[in-house]
Amino acid sequence: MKKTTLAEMKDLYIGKEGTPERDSYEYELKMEILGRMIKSARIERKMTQEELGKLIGVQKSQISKLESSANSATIDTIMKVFRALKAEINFNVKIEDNFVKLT
Amino acid sequence: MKKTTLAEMKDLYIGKEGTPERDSYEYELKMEILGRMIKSARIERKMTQEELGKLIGVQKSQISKLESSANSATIDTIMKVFRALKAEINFNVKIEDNFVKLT
DNA sequence: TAATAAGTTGCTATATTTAGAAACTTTTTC
DNA sequence: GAAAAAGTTTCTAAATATAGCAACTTATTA
Repeated sequence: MKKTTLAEMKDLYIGKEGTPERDSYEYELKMEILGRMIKSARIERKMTQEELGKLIGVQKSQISKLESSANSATIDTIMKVFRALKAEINFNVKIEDNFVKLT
Repeated sequence: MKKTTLAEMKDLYIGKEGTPERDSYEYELKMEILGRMIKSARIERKMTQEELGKLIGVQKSQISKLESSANSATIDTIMKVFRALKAEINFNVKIEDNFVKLT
């Protein structure tokens, strides 16, 4: 039985099909990572910044600024972009060891 | 073998201990839900809006506005709040059936 | 390597968020 | 039910994000 690091485990499972739970690979909420995610999703869609911008109704320079996290975007903007990319963006919150449940 | 709906399954597992994967309960990124999460986390910490505000350096009215999603907050603000609550906030992005990987 | 496409940066203006203060409403506690 | 605490709302000002445009740099490709 071969031992694997957590990093190796992640590499193995990210991108693979499976249960929704297994597919949940999480990133800390940060503008820098969000920007990289936008870029990754756009490239996966084989779009240019200009094409993505056109979908949302902004110029390519706006997309560039979002991807390079020139500033802290609003939730609305982030939602708009991922919707245009037909990508789902989800989040979750943990407090201590437990989840924060909606009430 | 008893049949359960997806909703019942979620009710069963949310908040329970287990693997990181099972613990990942996701919400669509929306200001409305983020506001409710802030409130839930604050209440779990047994804080008032004023106390949370003091931690961040804003007045209670700001916290009220965030919790009621009066407007679309910036990523920076969301991060600040959850950090003050000592809560983790993570996100993930899916495109088609696959994850968007950072490159 | 020249031409074109794609992406970035600086500037400006506008829109929106952040924030405080105070009045107000709702909830809690005595 | 009165008093106190907690939360909401409205108004205002300041900070920041959004956005376009044009010039610039970096890739791509012919």
